[in-house]
Amino acid sequence: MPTHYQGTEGEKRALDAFIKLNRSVSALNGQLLPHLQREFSLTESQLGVLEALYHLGPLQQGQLCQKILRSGSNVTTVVDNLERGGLVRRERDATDRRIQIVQLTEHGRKVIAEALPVHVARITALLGRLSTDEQDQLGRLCKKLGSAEKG
Amino acid sequence: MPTHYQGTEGEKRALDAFIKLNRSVSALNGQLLPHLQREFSLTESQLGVLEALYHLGPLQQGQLCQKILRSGSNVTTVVDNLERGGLVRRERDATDRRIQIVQLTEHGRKVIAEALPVHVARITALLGRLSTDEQDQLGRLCKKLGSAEKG
DNA sequence: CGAATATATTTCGACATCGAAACATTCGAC
DNA sequence: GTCGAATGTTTCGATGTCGAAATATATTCG
Repeated sequence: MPTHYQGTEGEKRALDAFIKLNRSVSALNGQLLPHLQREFSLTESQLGVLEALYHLGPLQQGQLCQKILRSGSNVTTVVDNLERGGLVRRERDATDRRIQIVQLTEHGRKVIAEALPVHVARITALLGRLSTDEQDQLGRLCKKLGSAEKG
Repeated sequence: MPTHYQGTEGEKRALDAFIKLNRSVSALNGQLLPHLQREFSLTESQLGVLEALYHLGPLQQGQLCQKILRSGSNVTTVVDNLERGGLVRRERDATDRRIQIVQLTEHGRKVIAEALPVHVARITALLGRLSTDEQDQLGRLCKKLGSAEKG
């Protein structure tokens, strides 16, 4: 997978790492998400929302935005779809009626409780291509890289 | 950014690396793609297509699928949009009329020739948070991780 | 040749995603 | 208390993304 880009050494090195980083994520998701869809009819975003609610309890939509790192309009859409499927419920905050509080339904709780261990086991299996040291190393590098100070 | 997941040590380690990997890609793209959109009116996929055509010359849509790692129906959509914007042109292969050959227009060539160096410079700047050794290390780990043998 | 099969692309329906604009509600200043 | 700014959410329009089904063309084999 050559880079094709004629640039400085520094650019070639950075671009090479960047491409491999992106491809690794694509490859992992390509092996995870179809399972999630077929077995639990869940998308990645839906899993993210359910997981946040499962571990943190009812949340405002704005809080969900921060948790899953998506825009407000996107959270509206994802929660719409989850609500239609009966996995979550929306409720207006009594004291501040601008706020929508989202919480799991019983069905939603059952689904995420069942899906999560399976999903995590699959992730663990895929990450098993790296040694434990390498996994730690990768986490460290990604964390350093992702700490956005604005560019 | 705690993991919240109660699992084995191996699961916690894998999940932690996985989450940081995903977030780093989100963070980088979050700093790259808005620029690309504002300055050149290009999406990530459009850039991928234009770059492939720029470096490899005219390609069949099926070949584009492999280059940008997306489904056939997606490539149809992305090429539709590029064609509508006058950046690429489609042409039926003369000997096998099932095949669509996609190539840059003069305008498309100008746009990608201008956008690519700017984009690469930005990537290089962002990757500069890591030393050159760390960039190589990251590339190596991601490559190993992404080498999908089917899961 | 002609039918079955294979290959390349498009269409369709669903979901994700963003930013901008609209809307609803609350808060702050006067 | 009311009006304007701030905050939380939704709507809208555009693009991306997938898989399944449809379509178009080519190939193979009897």
